[in-house]
Amino acid sequence: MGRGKIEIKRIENSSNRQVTYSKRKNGILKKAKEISVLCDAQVSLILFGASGKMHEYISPSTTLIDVLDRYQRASGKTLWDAKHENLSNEIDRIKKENDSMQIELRHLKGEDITSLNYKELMSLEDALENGLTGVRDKKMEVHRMFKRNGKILEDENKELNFLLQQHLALEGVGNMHGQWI
Amino acid sequence: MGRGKIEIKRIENSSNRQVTYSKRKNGILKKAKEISVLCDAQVSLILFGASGKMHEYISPSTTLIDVLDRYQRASGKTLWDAKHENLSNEIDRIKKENDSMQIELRHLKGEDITSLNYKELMSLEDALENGLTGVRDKKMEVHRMFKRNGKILEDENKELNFLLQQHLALEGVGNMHGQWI
DNA sequence: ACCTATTAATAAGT
DNA sequence: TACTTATTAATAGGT
Repeated sequence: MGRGKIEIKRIENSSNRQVTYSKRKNGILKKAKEISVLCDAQVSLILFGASGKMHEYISPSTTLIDVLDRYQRASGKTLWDAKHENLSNEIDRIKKENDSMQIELRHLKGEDITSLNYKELMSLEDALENGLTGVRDKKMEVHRMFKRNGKILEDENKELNFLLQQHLALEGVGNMHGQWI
Repeated sequence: MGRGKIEIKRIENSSNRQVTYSKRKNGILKKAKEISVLCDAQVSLILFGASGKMHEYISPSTTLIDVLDRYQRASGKTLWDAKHENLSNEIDRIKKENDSMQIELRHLKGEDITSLNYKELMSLEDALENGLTGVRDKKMEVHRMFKRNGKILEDENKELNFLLQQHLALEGVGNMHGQWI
């Protein structure tokens, strides 16, 4: 229904897609209102465009929560519990990750290593030596940088002092009271 | 769009209402599919007719839960109860803990230390030295234990050999063919 | 369910 | 983004 027929497939041109979204969004929201009014239907419509902007229509005299409750009863799917389970699973997963990092950290600090065997102790030692090498290299680098910066500041200082002395000597000619301002 | 124009108000004749619901339900579901395909939109449409029958459309490659999550973030309304919020908060908390451990681990391995200042590098070095000391002590301890165990085994071995020789000597009296069984 | 005159939606252009 | 309009799509009312 337009100047030409279009295929129902993703519109590649993004600005056309945006324009079409905007028009059809209005259209479908209108349809949602109409069916809910004409036919006494309970409707929930939520739209997210590619740009991320949200639009919604919920029939008057109801709420999204009511619709979702009814949805759960009608479909047998559980939204809240499923959500709950997902979160719990994620917590479990992250906690495990946490625990293993905790252990690794303690080992690197030389704690709780009684249970380790000789081979594990050796690789731990290697890791610590590598870390130590890296840190010491970095420390030296920082130290060298400090020294170099210090040297530069020192040189600047000398230069400034020299210029100041020159200046003072020249000013001194015109001011015998020892006051400079 | 039909043989006559209609007002958008509740259709009083219930069988007409039912027929119109059925037709428009198909129409709006089609529109929902179309906008999601044409415009890459994330769509959730749930319909309950006056008869109570449910129909739904959720964009492919998403779930109602995803849509509702996004809805909550976009609208600021909270659909899940406090329990879920608690779980979410816990996840955030643990993730933060995770991140800081991750960073500490990387530092101890000598990684990502460019941003550290001299003081931090020093304390990192101390931590690594402590860890290394602990690990080396433990390694030595394990090594000593191995040696001691080895000594014990060696002694046991000598003892057993001695007993075996004795035994052989005695058995040898009754068996001149050099076969022991 | 199907038919089809009629209205509504909208694609492309401005 | 808003307006225009030719064209397609949806559908109201009838069978």
